[in-house]
Amino acid sequence: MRYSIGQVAKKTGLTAHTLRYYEKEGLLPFVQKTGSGLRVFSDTDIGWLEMIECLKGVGMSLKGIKQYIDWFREGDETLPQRLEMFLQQRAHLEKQMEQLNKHMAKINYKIHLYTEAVRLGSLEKAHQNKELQAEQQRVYGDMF
Amino acid sequence: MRYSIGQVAKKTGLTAHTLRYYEKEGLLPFVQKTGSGLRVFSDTDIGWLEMIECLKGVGMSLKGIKQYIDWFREGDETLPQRLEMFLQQRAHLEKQMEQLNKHMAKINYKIHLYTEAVRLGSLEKAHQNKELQAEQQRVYGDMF
DNA sequence: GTAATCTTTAGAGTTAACTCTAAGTCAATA
DNA sequence: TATTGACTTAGAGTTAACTCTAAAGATTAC
Repeated sequence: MRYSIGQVAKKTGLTAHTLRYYEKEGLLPFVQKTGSGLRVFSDTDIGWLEMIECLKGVGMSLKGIKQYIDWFREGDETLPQRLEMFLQQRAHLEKQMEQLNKHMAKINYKIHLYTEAVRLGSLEKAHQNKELQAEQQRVYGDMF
Repeated sequence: MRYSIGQVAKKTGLTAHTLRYYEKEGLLPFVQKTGSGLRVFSDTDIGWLEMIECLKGVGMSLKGIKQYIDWFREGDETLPQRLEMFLQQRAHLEKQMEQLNKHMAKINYKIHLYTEAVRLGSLEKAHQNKELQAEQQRVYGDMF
C-alpha cells in the first residue's frame, strides 16, 4: 500500500508537520517522492515510524534514533553497534520500569491517604490513621 | 537538619541552578532564608523535592506539579482536587507501564535478532531463523 | 473545468525545562 | 585581614522537539 503524508498522519497520530520534520532530521530515509515532489509512504515506512515510536517511548532522542537508522543503512558491518544499542536500551528500560513501580507505590499511598482525607474532611486526621502510617513507612519516608 | 543549596544539590542530584529555578516557578514555597538571603532547606523541603521527582517521573509538567503544591497550600478544601489528580496520574501511569511492556517485547526481539545476526554476520540470514520469525509475529508486524 | 482540499518548501516561532552569566554578597579559614 | 569558595539576583541563552506560516503547486470531487 501507498499513503500520502496526510493518511500517514491519521494512521500514526503524528502531524504532517512532524513527519516532514522527522524526514528532515534523517529519520525517514526510505520515503519515496512522486515526480511532482509529493511524498509516498509505504508499509515499510509505517513500520519504521512504529520503531521510532518505540525508541522514543523508551527515552531515546531523535538523534540517537537517527544513529540507529544510519547504522542500519550502513549494512552488516554495524550489526555489533546496533546490538549494543538495544542492550543498553533494555538496561535503561529495566531501570525505568523499576522507577515507575516505586512511583506507583507512592501514588497509591497518596490515593489511599487522600481518599481517607476526603472522607474525614481533613488531611491531618487522615494522617493519624495507623494503616496509612504503616503504608507510608513502607513506601517513603516523608509527609506530603 | 538544615541544608545549604549546595548540600541539597549533592543530596538530590539536581544543580543549584535548577533548585533556584524550581523555587522561582513556585515549586518550593516552604524553603526559608537567612537574614542575609541564603536559602536554608529543611528535611521537609527535601521531602517535597522527592515528591516533585516522583511526579516528574510519571510525566507531570512543572506547571501541573505547581498546581498540586498550590492546592496543598490552600488546605483541606482542595482535598477532592488532589485526590482526583492522583487518580488521573495512576491511570496515566498504568497506561505508561503497559506501553513500556510492549516496548520491552520489541526490544527483546531486536536483541535476539541482532545477537543471531552478529553470530551469522548477516541480518538477512538472521531473519530466516524460524524461531525469530515466530517471535516477530508475536511482537510486531514489521521488519526493522 | 473549477472549486475545494492536500501537499510542497524554507524558514521563523514556540514551549518546557533547564543552564549559564555577570556583578556583587557572605562565611569560613590561614 | 585576606583569600577562597559558596551563595545571591535578574535576566539572557540553550536545547529538543516540535509547530506554524505563507505562497505556490498538485490532486480529487463534482
